[in-house]
Amino acid sequence: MKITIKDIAKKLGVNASTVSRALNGKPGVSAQLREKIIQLAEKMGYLPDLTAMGLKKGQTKIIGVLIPDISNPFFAYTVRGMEKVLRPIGYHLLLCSTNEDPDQEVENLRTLASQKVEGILAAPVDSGGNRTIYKKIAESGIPLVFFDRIVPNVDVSYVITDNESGVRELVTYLYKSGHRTIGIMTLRARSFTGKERLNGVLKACKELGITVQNEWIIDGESSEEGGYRAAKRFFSLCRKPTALIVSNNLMMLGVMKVIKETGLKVPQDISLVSFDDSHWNEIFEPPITCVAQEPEQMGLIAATLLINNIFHDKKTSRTVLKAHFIERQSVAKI
Amino acid sequence: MKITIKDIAKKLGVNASTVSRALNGKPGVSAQLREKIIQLAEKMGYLPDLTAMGLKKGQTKIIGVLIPDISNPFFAYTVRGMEKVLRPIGYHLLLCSTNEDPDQEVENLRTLASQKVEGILAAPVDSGGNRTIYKKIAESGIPLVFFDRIVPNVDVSYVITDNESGVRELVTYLYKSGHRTIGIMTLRARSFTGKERLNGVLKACKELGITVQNEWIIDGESSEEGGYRAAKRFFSLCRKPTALIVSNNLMMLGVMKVIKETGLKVPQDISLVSFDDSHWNEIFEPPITCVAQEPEQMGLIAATLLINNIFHDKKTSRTVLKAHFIERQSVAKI
DNA sequence: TTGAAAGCGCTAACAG
DNA sequence: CTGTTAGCGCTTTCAA
Repeated sequence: MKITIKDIAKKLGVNASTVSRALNGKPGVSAQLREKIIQLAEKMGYLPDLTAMGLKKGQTKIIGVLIPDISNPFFAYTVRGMEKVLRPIGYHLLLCSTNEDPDQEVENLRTLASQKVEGILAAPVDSGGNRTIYKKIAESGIPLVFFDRIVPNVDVSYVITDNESGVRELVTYLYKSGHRTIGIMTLRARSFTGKERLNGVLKACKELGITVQNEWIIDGESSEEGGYRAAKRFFSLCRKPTALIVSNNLMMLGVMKVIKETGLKVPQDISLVSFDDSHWNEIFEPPITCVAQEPEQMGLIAATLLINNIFHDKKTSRTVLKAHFIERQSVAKI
Repeated sequence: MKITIKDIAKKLGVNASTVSRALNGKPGVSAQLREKIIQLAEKMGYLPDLTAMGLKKGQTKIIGVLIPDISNPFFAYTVRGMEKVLRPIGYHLLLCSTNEDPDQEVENLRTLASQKVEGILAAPVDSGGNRTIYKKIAESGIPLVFFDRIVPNVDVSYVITDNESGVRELVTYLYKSGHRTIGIMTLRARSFTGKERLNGVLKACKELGITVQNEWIIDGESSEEGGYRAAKRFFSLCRKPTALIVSNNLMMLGVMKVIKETGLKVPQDISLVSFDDSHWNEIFEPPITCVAQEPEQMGLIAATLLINNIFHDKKTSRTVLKAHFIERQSVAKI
């Protein structure tokens, strides 16, 4: 049994519009009547119907957030950053996870648009085929901001990490530690961040004269399981590099498991560094040297960008965050 | 500029209701006209307005999910389980995180109800004061299912883990390993799971004649930071038990950090077990013995329960999952 | 200060 | 097979 504005109007012998005004703090209701209305609404357990309000006013106070993987702590912290700016100004977050699946991405995006969200924060699935849907969203006038990843040629605001300079720090550090052969575990081949990180490593290695054999470039499929499988293959190679760069936190977890299983010693048997920090980087023995992103900061900025888009100009703005280097003990000095 | 059903009706010189029928696959439209309508809708980039549909039909195909902490992997996996049953039947998830804050909980619940979600899956904030709001929700006719935690005296379906038998396994294992003094790091004092786990430990210890001094019961505040602080205090105690039970995964992380910092050896200096498994339990040296819950399973069941509530009877059903014991190497045989 | 009426976009019952 | 009409719950003119 839902209570509507009419029910409470009838009970008080007034008109629905009066109730509406009273409840919304609009002028034009006597103080005492307003008080009575508010009291009764409270007592009857009235809850406004946002679908009706959304329909009438065309706004819902809801921001859609599209994340690829809810179980990756990175995105959890991003969301936390978003909440920090959005919640205080009365917005709610509608989280959708795509599980890196383009179909789910499209479906979620459609739902969000259909839901009349007032804006969308998206970390697009790294597959390439989603340009059209994002273009459509952008054209339909729904403010859109990308975070962590972008879709090339879609002209919206975004905030990402400087992947190339991040991996460059990693490579340089390995170089200075005496490493001249490096392997890299990559994200899924089509992934935006994956390409950036791989190319960054390759470029830096070339400049420094570091050898990266083809068989040392292994696909960890962005996931723990993929990282596990790739690490298995990698460690059974007969000619191995002295160091391995792992392109994200989840895959590092897979690598760690293989290392524990096989009894390998880090950094004696292999030096390890990763893109992304994580709890397990700190906990592992030895703790893992890495470049860390700042997910909460990223979420904060993304939300701010979106708010700007909603309230002010529609100019697109691009923010590139620096990853910062954290030295721990997973790299051998040669 | 949004496209409505009318726009496309006008363009084709037909009536809006015809367009509606065509788009929804309802009978009563000639095949060719339907085809034409669908084509045009596609071409014009028509997106149905769910707020309008929701208003008209009174249903939104949205399930609200309330989780206390999005950065806890436990809940991430729960959500994954929910998605597995809900997505295939056309439901979308509206995730809200309460951050263990009762105010945010109330606010989120109101929004969900106002949004006309068709059901709510909630892991209530462990504070006690939320009974009224949940009662209101339940009475308002919105199907509601609790998972992981419950609110006492609110009569709705739920799925939780058998905390008491879980900790009993832990205590028994410690006992068999020769431990006669045990400490416990508890969740926040008011928390449902926290109480259950603490009481379970105390009860089992009493039965077995294990000593638990008051100063060995330390509050880890459910979080990593809290666990860190509590562990600091604990390890500086002059009389310590031989084993410590940590009541959840996040606090264990804090404990691990203290152990790394202080150079303590597990299990030589202290034996460690935890409620909840986690990635870091496996990665730590030595790997941590624990009882593991099955979050994905829990999410699956919760969603199924909710679906039953929505479509069939309104009978409440209670499911209690067993935690399963995982032996690793963090406990010394004395 | 309050009421009456129109309408947001859509669907469903009823006509034709 | 297609059109007309009414109405979901709310806000917002316009009148009174």
